[in-house]
Amino acid sequence: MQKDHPAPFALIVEDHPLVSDSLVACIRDCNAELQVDTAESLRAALRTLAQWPEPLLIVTDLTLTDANGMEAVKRLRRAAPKSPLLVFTALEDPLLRSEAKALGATGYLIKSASIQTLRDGIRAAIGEPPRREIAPLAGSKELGRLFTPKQLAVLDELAAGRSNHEIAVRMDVSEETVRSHVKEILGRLAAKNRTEAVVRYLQLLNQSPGRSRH
Amino acid sequence: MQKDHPAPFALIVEDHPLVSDSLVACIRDCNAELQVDTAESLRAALRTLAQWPEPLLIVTDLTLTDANGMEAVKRLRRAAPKSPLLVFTALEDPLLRSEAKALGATGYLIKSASIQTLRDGIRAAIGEPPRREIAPLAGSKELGRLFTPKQLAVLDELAAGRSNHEIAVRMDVSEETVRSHVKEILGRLAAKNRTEAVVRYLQLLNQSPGRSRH
DNA sequence: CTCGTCATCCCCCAAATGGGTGACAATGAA
DNA sequence: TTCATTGTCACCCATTTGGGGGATGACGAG
Repeated sequence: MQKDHPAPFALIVEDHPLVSDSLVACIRDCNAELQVDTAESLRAALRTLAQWPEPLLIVTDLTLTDANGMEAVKRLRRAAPKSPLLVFTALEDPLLRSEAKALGATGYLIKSASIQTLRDGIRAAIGEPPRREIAPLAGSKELGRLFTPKQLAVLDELAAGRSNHEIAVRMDVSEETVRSHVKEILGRLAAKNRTEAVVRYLQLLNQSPGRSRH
Repeated sequence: MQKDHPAPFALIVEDHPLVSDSLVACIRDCNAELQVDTAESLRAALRTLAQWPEPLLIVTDLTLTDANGMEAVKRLRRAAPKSPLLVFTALEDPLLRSEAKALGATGYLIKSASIQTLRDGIRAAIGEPPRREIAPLAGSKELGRLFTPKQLAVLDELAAGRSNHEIAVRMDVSEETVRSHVKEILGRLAAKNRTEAVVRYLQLLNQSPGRSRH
């Protein structure tokens, strides 16, 4: 896995291979040019950083075999001060979130969030405009023109049958925000309720393949 | 309530989409014929099992939004006593392992294990089962067995995005009747609201033989 | 700089929805 | 004849949703 040269790369610190694999795929989806390195422990990660100190992105779990909680954030921040650092954890505690932010984390992603949301978070961290996701949408300029990126994210959540509150938690915004996105979506689709909106959305999706949904 | 399930399938109970997706892939690698259903909560899983009580494999996390620890194992065991039940968790505690085994879990897989190990565990759990013939299951034929005629009518109305009141007028019954049909439909589709029900219904409709429900 | 869009959040309030429980008649199978 | 299913309705109650206002800051195109 050790590559020869300091090509643009991302580093994943995560001791669950299954999760790690998915993250690799997720990051590749966001930027195909990024090489992705994985470390199964903080120690391994620090060793990698000693050699190539400036990845374009670091994603770390909070519960590692050799580091618990913010320990990993602190050490990684020190080892790679300039790299965007994403915390990726199952723990939804807002306190942890703010603590991580205070320690210099670029973002705080929740494992139970939708893959769409994760991708948004990753893109935001590496400075890839979220709009970029319209590119893979090549088939459907329609959707890209009809909706803003956030609205598309909300649409995906709606299509999963989630309530406003669930969506709010997953996207890490207030329920009010979700409500206003939904209102706007209903208007743009000329639907009088979310079910109708989802049906229309799915029809649009099927007219133009290229979007995957969980 | 006892209906025969549409096809050999596996059920994943896991609230992290990323992990869930990986497990789906993992199980597919082990047996391509298995359809894989996912549930994001114990509650959703139980509803699925109420409908299709005998999956060929169940894989469950231990930390779910609506069930912690062995709770999920107990309930799933009771709901599907005959299905192999794998616990898939980040917690390596040997005590938990033996407790799970005592409660009837077939295996205990650790998230930090290699993907190869996970596959082995899954393969062991489903053994090499006497390959049952795979019912091709035309989606619409299945629907006829899953729902009563009235329920199918209501489903079509739901898929049009109509409210209970509108449906009541169109079907010339009271709104209360529509409500009870909808309740029954939600139960049978393991959906927690009409939008989710419609999405599943549309999936069943578009289901071509051999396609997956995931 | 100004204007528009976007995303975020707030309020109020009426309607719709979902869950639980229960009832009653018709039908058909055991 | 029993029993299960289906379809029909009812009531209660909590939560969700949708529609109507509005406010703020950020950001980009003119």
